[in-house]
Amino acid sequence: MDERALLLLGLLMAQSQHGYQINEFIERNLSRVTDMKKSTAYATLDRLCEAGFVDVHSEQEGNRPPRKVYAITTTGQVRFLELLRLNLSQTDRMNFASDIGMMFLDHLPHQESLELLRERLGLLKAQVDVLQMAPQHGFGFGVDFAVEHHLVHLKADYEWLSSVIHRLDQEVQRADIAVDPQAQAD
Amino acid sequence: MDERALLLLGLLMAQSQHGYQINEFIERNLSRVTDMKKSTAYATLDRLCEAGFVDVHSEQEGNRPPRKVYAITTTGQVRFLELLRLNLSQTDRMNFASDIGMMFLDHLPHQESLELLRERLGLLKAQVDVLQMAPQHGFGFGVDFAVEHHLVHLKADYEWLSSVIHRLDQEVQRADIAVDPQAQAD
DNA sequence: GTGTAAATAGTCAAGACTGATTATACGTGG
DNA sequence: CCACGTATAATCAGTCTTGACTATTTACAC
Repeated sequence: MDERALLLLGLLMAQSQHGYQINEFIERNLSRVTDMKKSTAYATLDRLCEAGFVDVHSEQEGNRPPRKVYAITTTGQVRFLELLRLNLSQTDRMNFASDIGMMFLDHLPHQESLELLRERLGLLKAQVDVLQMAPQHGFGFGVDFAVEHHLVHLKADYEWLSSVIHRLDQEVQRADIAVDPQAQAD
Repeated sequence: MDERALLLLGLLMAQSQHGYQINEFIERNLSRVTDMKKSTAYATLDRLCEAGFVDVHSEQEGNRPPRKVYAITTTGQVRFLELLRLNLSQTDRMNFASDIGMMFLDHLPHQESLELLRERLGLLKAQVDVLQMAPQHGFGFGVDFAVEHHLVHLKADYEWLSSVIHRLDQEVQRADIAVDPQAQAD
């Protein structure tokens, strides 16, 4: 994917780094921004090398195993700006796995669907809370935008799911009343 | 991915179908819910067969090329419910490609960033409009939830991006004033 | 001095996904 | 009757992604 390359080139714009360093940074600081795994990073760096956007050279420090140090090339810097412009001007494709499940809601008893969705709502709430607590670290001001962005979507999702649950709940109650009109009298 | 399997099993729950039929349905009616491509569907169906969740048999109609008809098995139905429960109780992982770009905003002149983001805002608006016009077709009531879900996120994204642009704009103006204090006097 | 946990630095086979391509049948305008 | 577009029905090579695995070094308690 292009955004993988953009991310790696961007990190190398700041300074040349070895693989472990890059992956550490991603794991520690960018887990909210990307889900790229270590092996993917290495593979993508390899591709960027082949394409001439990045240079590699081995370095050895003391007795440590030798490390590959990656540095962005001039062509790489041009490519970086190209990818950045593309990224900024394009919208995200938004596909939610959960929509697939929603399509088949009717295959479960409404009561059970409701329980499952409430479980999901709880998870969502937990995620919102974690993000809201998270300090604005501000490695560069753009990361904070990313966190804010994430939070906006989490909250929107939370609100929407709440409303879905509410509507389903009402439907269940209407159905109960239809089946057992005595319940209405209570 | 699990949601690919869930989708295919779900479609087969309604009726046995041949590959083309399935892919047609997905392309025509579910483009907002999934981005799964034809080849992926065929590959996933193969895997489901190997796992015993789906049966295949060839059928020939007239002179047409023979088609493979896929039918869900009893084990498949169990699996479907399993995947459905999982899907409903889990939250979506939300990673936005555009967050990568946001991180590197500072690598472009603010004016240019703003232009690019405004372009994106326009695309987003167009998507919102299309979805809002879209008729509630109601192949099963869950698809409408999915469309609603999508719309909620698009709108949230639109609002957020507007606010980002607004804040960046103010920053640019402050910077201009700092550079050229005469502008303030106007 | 030694067991062991964590940090360092990656590789690789296997699986998932897609764009491009193949091949036949059908309808229909000229 | 025949050329050509569209519908039908997939396959496959190539790319992307990742989980599992390998190996060494350092730190620190015991």
